[in-house]
Amino acid sequence: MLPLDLYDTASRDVRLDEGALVLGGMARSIDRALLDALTVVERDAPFRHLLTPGGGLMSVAMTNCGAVGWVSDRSGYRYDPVDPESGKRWPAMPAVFTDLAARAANAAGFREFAPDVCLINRYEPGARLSLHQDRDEHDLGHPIVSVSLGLPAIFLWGGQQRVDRPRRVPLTHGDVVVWGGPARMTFHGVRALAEGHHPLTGSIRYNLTFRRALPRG
DNA sequence: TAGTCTCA
DNA sequence: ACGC
Repeated sequence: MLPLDLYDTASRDVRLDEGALVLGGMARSIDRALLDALTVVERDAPFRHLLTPGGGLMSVAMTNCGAVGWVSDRSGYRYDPVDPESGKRWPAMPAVFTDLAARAANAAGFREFAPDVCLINRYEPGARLSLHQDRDEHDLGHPIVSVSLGLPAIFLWGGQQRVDRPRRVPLTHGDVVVWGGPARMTFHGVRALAEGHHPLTGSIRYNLTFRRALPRG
């Protein structure tokens, strides 16, 4: 793995807000390793469409790896150490995932980020995620690291209140977004994925979302 | 309010 | 807006 200081932030990084940064193309050099690891996770914990508390079916298909996994059903959102679909623990987080998340957080100024969950979202054309906050984690002091792979998407970067008009941020293969501190509770989402083809993923966009959900110890 | 549906 |  590359030393922290070898990552060249001069490329096309964008600061969205204080505590929120797009690291342009940071994951690109290890894209195949990430996708290979994803294939291994997917074998034990297949993608599935979750139900929201409101009763709607999410258009994005999800799976997890790590000590816990983010799940949603009619009773609400939660982090569960067990995959409800299989009754078994989620697959372990691949080292290439953990390393990238820590490097990205570091590059954005958040030291010693040790994620215990990676929520993996699979977008097919038309799939979207409406504006929401990540608020199910025990300690909101830890940042969020979000990695884009495959087809491009429009990321919606809102404000601290739902009514704040979101900015449209184009994200492409290999981009990494990190937010924390004052930006930790920012409303965000993803616009409906456009049709397209990517050499490594075909008609799919994957998003890896790293979080620390559980208290330390 | 991690959903859909309607109306200007 | 709606209603879960």
